[in-house]
Amino acid sequence: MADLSIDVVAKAAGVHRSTVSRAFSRPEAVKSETREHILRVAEGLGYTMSPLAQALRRKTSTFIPLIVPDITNPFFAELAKTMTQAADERGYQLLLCVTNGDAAKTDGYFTAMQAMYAPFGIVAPSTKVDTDALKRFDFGHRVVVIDRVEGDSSVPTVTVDSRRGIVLALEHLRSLGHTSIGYVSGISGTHTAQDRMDAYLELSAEGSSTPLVLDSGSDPDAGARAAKHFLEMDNPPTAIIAANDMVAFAVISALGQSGVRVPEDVSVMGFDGLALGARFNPALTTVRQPIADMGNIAIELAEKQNLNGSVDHVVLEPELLVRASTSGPRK
Amino acid sequence: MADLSIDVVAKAAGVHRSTVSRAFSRPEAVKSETREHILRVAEGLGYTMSPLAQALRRKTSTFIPLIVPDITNPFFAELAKTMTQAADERGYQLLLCVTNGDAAKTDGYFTAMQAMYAPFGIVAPSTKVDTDALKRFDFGHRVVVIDRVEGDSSVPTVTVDSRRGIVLALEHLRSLGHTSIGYVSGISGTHTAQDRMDAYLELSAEGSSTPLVLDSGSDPDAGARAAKHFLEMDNPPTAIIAANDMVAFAVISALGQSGVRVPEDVSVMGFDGLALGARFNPALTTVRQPIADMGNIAIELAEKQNLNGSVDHVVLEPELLVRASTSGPRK
DNA sequence: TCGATTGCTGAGATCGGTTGCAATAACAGT
DNA sequence: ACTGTTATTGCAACCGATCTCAGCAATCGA
Repeated sequence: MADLSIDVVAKAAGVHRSTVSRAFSRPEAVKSETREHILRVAEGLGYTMSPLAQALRRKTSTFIPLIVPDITNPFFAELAKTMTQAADERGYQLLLCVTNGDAAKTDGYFTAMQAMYAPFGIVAPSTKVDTDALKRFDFGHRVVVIDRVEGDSSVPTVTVDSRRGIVLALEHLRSLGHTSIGYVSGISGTHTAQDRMDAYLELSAEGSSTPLVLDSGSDPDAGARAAKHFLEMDNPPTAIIAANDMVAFAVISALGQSGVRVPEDVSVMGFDGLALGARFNPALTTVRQPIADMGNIAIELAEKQNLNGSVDHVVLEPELLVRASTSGPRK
Repeated sequence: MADLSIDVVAKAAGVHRSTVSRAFSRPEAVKSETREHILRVAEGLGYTMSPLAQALRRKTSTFIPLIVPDITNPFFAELAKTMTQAADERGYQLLLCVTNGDAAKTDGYFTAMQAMYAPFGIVAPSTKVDTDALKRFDFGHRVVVIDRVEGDSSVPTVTVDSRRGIVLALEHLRSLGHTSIGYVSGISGTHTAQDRMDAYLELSAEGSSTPLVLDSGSDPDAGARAAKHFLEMDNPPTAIIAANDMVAFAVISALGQSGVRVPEDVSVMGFDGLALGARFNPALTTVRQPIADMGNIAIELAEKQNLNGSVDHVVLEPELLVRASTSGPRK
């Protein structure tokens, strides 16, 4: 049971270790009876190849790092979940790396990923991706980013159409009769967040209602501040769009603390479509991002790029998810 | 920039590769000037040692797997977060492995961890830990479990005193004037969950109130079912203890959907102390588990065991966290 | 001054695989 | 029967470190 090396198997099967190696990694290169015999012997011994040794020699591994800023944020958690699945369906092993927003740590993961011969990596940023940081590593082009990347289309990306999402949210609220719709940005820093905000500003103006940003901070307290701001207004909006579900939760919670009811007193929408939203009080109306698809596509893009060098930028469609946190405005 | 091996550095520094190796791994074994020179050269070249090669040769690595059933569950997410921190403070690299409750996958991670020469691993189970499964691997004793392990004290564990937690919850509710207190088990399967339930049953009876289990399922819908059950009762309890925060969320959400207010109509408590609870509506009163401590201690235990073979079982104290979801019973 | 320590560095085997190349076997065509 | 392929397998170098053993110089005690 201890110390199963390829040589042990080779001896047991009466062949050379290179044959054993081939039996596993290049099955067509070894006579089928031999191969089956070897596999049987290996099986009997409970042998598995050392991914370490393999990676070392091949100079490529199946470890693929997923770099996220904060696993505590359900968006990234859900992403991680679906990507783990997607990864090992394709024979990869996902290495979840959390940076806690520490750029230095991101760098560390990059070098680690290089050292581990990762074929590529996936980055879900919390801050605008620094192109130079990516370039600094010679695998710079083997990273897929789940966000836009400013002024550089050489790295593949997969994103959700932020503007479209905001359109959906606005349409929903307007169809409910809302004309005064506020926005709270909450987490900022990514291009995606920026895009949502910009879309809100622009579309809001087009819709002839004046944009009203309740808070544009990027810390966990943004929701509370937005609520405070809301309460102090003479003429508060009848609906609020939050930049993401977590912020929406915080807003609703803070509002509730002051006796403001959702959706009776004010409608609140999120953006993300977290599973958690269905279990919030009230269940959150939101714009759903196809998180599972994002994971799958990210891996596909990476593979494709590895294969033929193509760099794609996939933009996914968001979807409206109406639950209980929105209703017609109070008369 | 490409292909930095130890030999390259050695040549550049004009020494043998074994000296370079020592300069990094056993600094005291090389003359300080030589060492500094080597380090400087390495630095200049941007060289880092290959963790793969190191692990292969040393037969021990710094990869430490944290095996969790579901990263989407904030409890595990928070655990993962603090453990990542704890891990790399000590020079380890945490490998987050999610099983999605698939036992086969757990086995897979075990063999992987063996193959990667992980010095030890941490398991946060979703089901009662199968001692045999642990034993099947010869590193069975180098796993720390974040749950009790039935009938086998040979594997180190770190847990929170479930009974004490339930006592805190019960005391809190009783001091508020509640006499009829229900329980919803929600996620079951772990010994910890079992312990909480048992404690509730026992202590509830002692307190002369009849135990009232609203639901004992283990799926995500337990909360909804419990709420339904609650609504159908002629004489519903005035307070509910949920086995964990997530279930509490679900209960409150489902209750809210039917117009039942928390805490006005019924008080609800959780168990976990998730950060999320503070942003729930209403902010959740709960029994806090010292998640960060659990992470740190788990690693400490593992290291200690690796060192001197000691097997410890640490039981941590939970703490009452009063927020807004509990109040006196409705008259 | 000389043998014995001690300190530092180099050689080379080794960890567990992979892979280009050579060798042998098997098979086909003539 | 003989030569040219083609299918299989063995050989041995190599991936990037670690580590034991040896060699050599400097230091020490007598």
